[in-house]
Amino acid sequence: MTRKRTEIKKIDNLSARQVTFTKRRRGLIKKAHQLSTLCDAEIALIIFSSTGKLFEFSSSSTEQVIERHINLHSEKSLNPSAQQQVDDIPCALRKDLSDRARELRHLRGEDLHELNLDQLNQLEKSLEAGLLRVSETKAGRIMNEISALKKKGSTASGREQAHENERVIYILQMVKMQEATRVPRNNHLSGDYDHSSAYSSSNFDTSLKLGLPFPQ
Amino acid sequence: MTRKRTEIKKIDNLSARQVTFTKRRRGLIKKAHQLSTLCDAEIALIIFSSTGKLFEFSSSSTEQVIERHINLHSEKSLNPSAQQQVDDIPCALRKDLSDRARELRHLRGEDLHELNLDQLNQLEKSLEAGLLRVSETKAGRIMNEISALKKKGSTASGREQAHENERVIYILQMVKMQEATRVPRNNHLSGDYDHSSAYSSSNFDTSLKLGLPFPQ
DNA sequence: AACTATTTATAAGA
DNA sequence: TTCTTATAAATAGTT
Repeated sequence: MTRKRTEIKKIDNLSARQVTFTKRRRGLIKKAHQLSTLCDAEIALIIFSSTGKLFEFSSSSTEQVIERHINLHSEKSLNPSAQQQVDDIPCALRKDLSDRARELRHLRGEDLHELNLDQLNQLEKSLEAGLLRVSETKAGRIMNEISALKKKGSTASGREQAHENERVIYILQMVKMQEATRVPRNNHLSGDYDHSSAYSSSNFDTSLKLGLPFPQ
Repeated sequence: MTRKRTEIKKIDNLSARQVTFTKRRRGLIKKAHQLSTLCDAEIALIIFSSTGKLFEFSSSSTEQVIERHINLHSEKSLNPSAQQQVDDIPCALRKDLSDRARELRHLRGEDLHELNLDQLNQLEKSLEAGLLRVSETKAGRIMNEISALKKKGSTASGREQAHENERVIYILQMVKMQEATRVPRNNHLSGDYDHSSAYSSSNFDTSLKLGLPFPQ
């Protein structure tokens, strides 16, 4: 922030980055200390350099602040019976629990104000990846059901066929739901799942392929 | 740090302390963000005001950084030790923990074979709802940034404008990311979020509306 | 919540 | 690295 206005993005040059890291780390810790003193705040600041080295500042003790932080979060959204027992739980486990609760809330789109823009982007990507896998699995499941029905349908007869028909109706509903829901997703996913397009619902006409008596 | 040199000791006057807390807290979080970005550091900053209110910043997630910190310090590495202790944990809580873990796995698209078709459908809906909220929040955030810039941009001049320009570039990058990611979603969601389409990225040309010197 | 006079932080250069 | 210095950024006191 001097000689030239600094753009806030990763510094490419390694040594420049190290120098800046040292200077700003000191500045940040100084500021944290000042804030805690001036305003009687309890602060923990944990910094891992890109090389993995730890720097920290805390007004009291980092562990104490962490504990307080964890307690605050974990008391949200436990089921009632678990709530009573929460004091007996080891710290580590309690943290585990609150971690998961928080992640779940974010994945449901709750408490998004806790996240900055970058984190929102990450979350969005994660959701899209999950959604793609689920859609894909669903499609695959439906395909399997259809294959099974097709095979069975040709051998089954009489009373059995009636049961099968109901099953078929169910599957058809699912297929319909799948078609209604599905959105084009042809991009930005790491190769692993690219074959999903093979299931693209528009590519198969269920009733025809099944050769069923009621093409609805 | 202005008008008069500030002595670093607790501010006696309550309202002055609160004002300073707000100002410096913002400054501190900003600096923490800058350091994490510029130097690719992983940072968690936890602040409890004297009234007990929590403020935090983290480059990734506070929990993640805390976990890393704990692992480094004590051998209380979470999952290993949590694993050992798991037998001592009351049944209800253990169930809570595993339920959440399972739900998380499913939301990530893992272990979907455990689910039947109905459950897959539910999961898919849940993911889509979450995704929509996230996208919406992201869009809203970006819109706010743009409004702020627009407002500021119209009054700012000369040197100030130069600062704004870089901020604008950041926002434009986000908008671009948003556009790249966004997929048409015009259906099947319970009214609450239908206004999201108002943010539809194709509907606004940022550079034009901002009236900036460089419509890049 | 805005403004501005200063102090503080710091990027670049030595 | 450390020191220096020009300038950007933060902010205390004020309105």
